[in-house]
Amino acid sequence: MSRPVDGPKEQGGRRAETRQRLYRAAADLIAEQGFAATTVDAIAERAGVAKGTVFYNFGSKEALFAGLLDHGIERLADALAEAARGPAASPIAVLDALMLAQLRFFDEYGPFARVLLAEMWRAAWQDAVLRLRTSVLAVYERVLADAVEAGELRPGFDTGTAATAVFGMVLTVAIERRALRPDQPVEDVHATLAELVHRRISP
Amino acid sequence: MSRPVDGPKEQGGRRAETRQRLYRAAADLIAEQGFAATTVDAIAERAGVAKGTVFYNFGSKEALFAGLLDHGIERLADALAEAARGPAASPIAVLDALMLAQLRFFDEYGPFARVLLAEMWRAAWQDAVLRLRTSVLAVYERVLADAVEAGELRPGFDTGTAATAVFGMVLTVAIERRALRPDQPVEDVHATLAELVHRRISP
DNA sequence: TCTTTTGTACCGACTGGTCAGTGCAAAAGA
DNA sequence: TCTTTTGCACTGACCAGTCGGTACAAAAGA
Repeated sequence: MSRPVDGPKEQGGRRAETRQRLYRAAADLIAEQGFAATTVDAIAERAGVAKGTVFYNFGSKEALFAGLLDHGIERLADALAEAARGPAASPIAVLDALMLAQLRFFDEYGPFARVLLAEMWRAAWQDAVLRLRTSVLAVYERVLADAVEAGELRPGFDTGTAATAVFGMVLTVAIERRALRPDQPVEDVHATLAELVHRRISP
Repeated sequence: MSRPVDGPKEQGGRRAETRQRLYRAAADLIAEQGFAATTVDAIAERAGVAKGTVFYNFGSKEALFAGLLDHGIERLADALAEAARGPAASPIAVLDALMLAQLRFFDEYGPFARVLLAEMWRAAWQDAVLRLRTSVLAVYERVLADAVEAGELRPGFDTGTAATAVFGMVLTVAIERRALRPDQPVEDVHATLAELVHRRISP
């Protein structure tokens, strides 16, 4: 009778596992077809779950998707924050580490990368986008500001635009690599990007 | 009776104008809602055209969209090719000019930029993506190869990955600027990107 | 201990609405 | 005349969301 329709809570329970399965199925299908073209029936089937279960757990197709975005963004933010915490010689070295971490994250969760790229600018998911800006792009922006502070970039450098630029660059390349060059090591791609943004010319 | 359903041909005719209107309407709506969520009725209404006219001209919703992608990619390729033709001191200066041209193009055709970003990796539009790679990314790749040739980049530098990286970077930033900072001059954004990719530190 | 109740999670047939595409006769260019 | 566009009714497939019901475990009687 009382349909829960609440946000994610516990980690190991039965519901939590069902939700994980639904997230994965939804990410896979939406990456291929887009949100609107992906049916709830298809998501349920891929997750090995009845259609009703989707609505029992999330209340609506939109809510499922919003949950998926939040979930992915949180994990990405964690991955970047951890990379930023590591030891580094300079802000630019931290920037390097961030790009590698983002590349690895999207390499592992490729479908999510595509979903993010495709839906990022839709007005419907403003909340998620805001979270992306405050929890992911902010990490890039901070390290760029540090670089300005350290004299590695000109004072007055637009760290906000640059943060978006780097994030978008890595996102695009990560997707392209998975789609077109799956055999190329992530480290090679990272080396190219690192060289692009700060000309670390290694022989 | 005999529905034409052919590709774009002439430029100034009556049909051509109808198609232009449909392209613009479709780009606007699909940028906001995505392909699947945008109805043919809505496109026709926004274009100020009867629904039947859409099918008379394009045969199907998918064909209309494919035409839109082709049309936009062709114009983008032209814009970049022209920018690459201009006088330039060095390959890196040409790269600069390309980024500015891309930025300006997407600034003018913002909805198309979003459509491209969102649908670029969908398997359904493989043809268009291929055309993007051979006619747009190739321009970037060529100038990067020239830079390697000129000793401005290390021999063995992965120009293919770098081309995608720069293209994706500019695309992302162009969309972000239109959505979040419409007042910021395109030239400022370009300066930031230029500084990012080749550290032209101007005071 | 055995029975009954309660709450949670899930199931899947069904419904009401939506939408791509059709058919056609008439009007408007050119 | 021949092409293009209009207006509009129609269809058939598809799909989000609903709802009555099942399964099961844990708690509450008795």
